[in-house]
Amino acid sequence: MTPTRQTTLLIETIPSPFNFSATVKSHGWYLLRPFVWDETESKLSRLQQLSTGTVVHLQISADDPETTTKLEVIAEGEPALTPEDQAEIRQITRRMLRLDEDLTEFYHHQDQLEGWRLDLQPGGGRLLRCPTLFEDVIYTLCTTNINWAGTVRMVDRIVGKLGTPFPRKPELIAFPTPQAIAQVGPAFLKQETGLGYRSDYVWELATAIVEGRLDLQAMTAQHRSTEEIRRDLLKLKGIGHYATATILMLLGRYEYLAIDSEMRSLVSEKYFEGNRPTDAQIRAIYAPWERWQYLAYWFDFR
DNA sequence: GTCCAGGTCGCGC
DNA sequence: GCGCGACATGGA
Repeated sequence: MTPTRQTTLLIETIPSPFNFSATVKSHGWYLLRPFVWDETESKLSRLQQLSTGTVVHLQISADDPETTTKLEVIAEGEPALTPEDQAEIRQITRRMLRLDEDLTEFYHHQDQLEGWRLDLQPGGGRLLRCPTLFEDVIYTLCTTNINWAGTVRMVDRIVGKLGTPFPRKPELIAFPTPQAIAQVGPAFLKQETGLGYRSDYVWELATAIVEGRLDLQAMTAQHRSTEEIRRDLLKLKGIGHYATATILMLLGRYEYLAIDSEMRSLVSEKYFEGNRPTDAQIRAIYAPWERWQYLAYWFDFR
């Protein structure tokens, strides 16, 4: 058996200011498997299968969890990591923490709006993402028509039943590939993961990717307009208006609100004296934020 | 047992 | 476009 090899990568090109801890805990994703957050050590870890199939355990930490100027990624895997593996790990880390997203216009927008106080720490506003959009979309599907405990349970089982284990520590499991999900079929998903009627949607998504009918990267490419991407997302089974807006947020496009029961409840209490607002009334509240509406809502209640 | 959860689909209008 | 019932699952 080959020994595991450990590689340490330093990431020094990061936004300023940057808040590692606030970014990780910005929304619920860090509580979903295979993410693990160590609060006392301020360390984010995750088993990850790279595009070559190599499985690595990643541990990300900061020089300072709140006033972060430097990140360290300890990557453990076998066989030893190639330069390409290391480049992919850097890319994954940058995607998860949105290190290449420019929020200066959002911060400026806040300064120019009267009467708004968002709960935004210096370096805040970056919402954690998965290493790949595929995982983000599956997570999102697992938040529809279910409470948070149900989301945690479904993701836990998807990973536990279908993910790729770490050879030396099989209790660590990476998020499954589209192939792994497509292979087992919707009946297995329904029986073993508790996805319920979502099983068909998750299986269809994975199968379309495996068969080359769906290319999430191409579909959401930078040069495409938000409107084009939105129309394509809405065509996916199981992805409606809420999920589309959530996925657009994950892509760094904040002009649509993900209106769900949680938002209705929060907005109702804060702006409508407990009365249920219409969707149009909710949109009107955040309309002044233009292309930053999702972030404005999110940090209106944190 | 009933209701509902950080919704969406397919139908009929 | 809008309103409506159905849809799996598990917890309150």
